[in-house]
Amino acid sequence: MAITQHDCITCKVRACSILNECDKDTLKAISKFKLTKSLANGKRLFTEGDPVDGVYFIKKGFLKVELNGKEDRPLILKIAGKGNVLGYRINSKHAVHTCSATAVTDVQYCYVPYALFDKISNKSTVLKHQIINLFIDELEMIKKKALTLAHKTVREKVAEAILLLAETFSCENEEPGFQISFCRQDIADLVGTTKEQVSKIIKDFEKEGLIKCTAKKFSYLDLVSLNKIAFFKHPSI
Amino acid sequence: MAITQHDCITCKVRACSILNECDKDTLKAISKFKLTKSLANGKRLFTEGDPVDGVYFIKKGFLKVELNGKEDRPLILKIAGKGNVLGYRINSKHAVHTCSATAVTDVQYCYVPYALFDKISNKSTVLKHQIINLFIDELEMIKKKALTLAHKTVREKVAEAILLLAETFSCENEEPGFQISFCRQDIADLVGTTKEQVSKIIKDFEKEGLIKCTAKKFSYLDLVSLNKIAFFKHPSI
DNA sequence: TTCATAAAATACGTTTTCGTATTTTATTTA
DNA sequence: TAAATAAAATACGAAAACGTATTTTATGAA
Repeated sequence: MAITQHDCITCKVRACSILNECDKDTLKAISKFKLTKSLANGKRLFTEGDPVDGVYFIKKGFLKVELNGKEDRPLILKIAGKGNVLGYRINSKHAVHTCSATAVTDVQYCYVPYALFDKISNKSTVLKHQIINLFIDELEMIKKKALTLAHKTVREKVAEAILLLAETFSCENEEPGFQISFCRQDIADLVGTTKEQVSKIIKDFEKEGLIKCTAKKFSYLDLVSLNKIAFFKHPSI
Repeated sequence: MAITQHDCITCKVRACSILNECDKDTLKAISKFKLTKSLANGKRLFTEGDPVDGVYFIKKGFLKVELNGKEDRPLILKIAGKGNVLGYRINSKHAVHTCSATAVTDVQYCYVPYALFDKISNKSTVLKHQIINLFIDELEMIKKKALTLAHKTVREKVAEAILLLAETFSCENEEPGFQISFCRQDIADLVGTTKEQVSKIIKDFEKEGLIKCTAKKFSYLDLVSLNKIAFFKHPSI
């Protein structure tokens, strides 16, 4: 599946990734060893339980990163897109993936086998720190997620999810409005509810004039009101 | 509040802490700078938002580690006890506590100011790795927690909580049965529900013969059945 | 464009969870 | 030990969330 090789130094996506801070030697080393690959919509990049074999730098498209546990129902932890890194690990305690990543659009990414990436990051203090910071960010993110899951109503969680989707999918083009590559079930898996609830609440929001949408196309969001619903228990006024 | 100084090398609690793997020089350095302190039941060790000022090694007693967010309702993430470490940090991105720790019994602990601990851990690769591993463990723990909060029923979550409480509080003495230092509200904050629900479900379990308890004293647990309820959707047989 | 298929919307009865109010039981203090 | 206070148990109506069934709309293949 290898496509043409590109150079990290001139990579348009580098600026929004952890490689932004790295020196040229590190970038050269990564350029040398990385493989440019693609993944079709719906395909798995890796699955919970798989050995961590390498680092993935997402260049284009989106993936849902989800937790499965034993059950059939997934919980989507985050949406990875341009500039995000997946499959990073700090040490051998991370030998195995603890979540799965599935493409929700066609995806382009660069891949560095872990044995090589490890050597490179061991030589670059900056890169090592960036990876540790990814962990810290992930920990904070999931703490907030846990709090949301524990205490918010489904309505509040759906409002929060819509705001996340807007943030994620509206940066692609400059037009007002955006198109999500998430179905209702995906949104449900993001907030821990059912697709019927998501449908119902999205329609409620429409009736209240807070959003305008048909299925996956959103043409208007009342960001202020949605934020109030998602993040403040007692809406002032 | 400083009590008599003790030595890490002879410390009875060391074996169940991250200091178990450390060399003598590291232990000597910590012994030299640590302060032995105590904290009364109900008091805060630190609060979400406080600057991280030092590392806490719990020697005796228990604390609830909780997340608050903006709201009044806390979410208890874990119970810290003998051998656990709190307030560790990897780098300056961790300048601020992201949870609070409150004693649920009288607590004894050792304290090392962060400036000193940082110097010591920078000299000890082993200690540094142990701290990173604490992070990895914390991340895994909270991922499981998120999944639980998202998908399990209150009944399943209370069963899980009782198993956690048993594990936490029954190691103290060898007798059958155990006494929890958690009130119904604490259990509710552990699973994201209300104290009334916890009371009701605990009574249900009693009626079903799965547990025997009065308020905080548990004299019998049917571990097999509770595990089935907590961890398996479709009870086999 | 039309048909087939999948996704979304919708309605509605059932179940779960919540929250208030009250009683009972523990625990603490005088 | 008794009284005062806090915690737990209990009951129950209200609200939220779920899940099934059906209709409508969107999407993709022929």
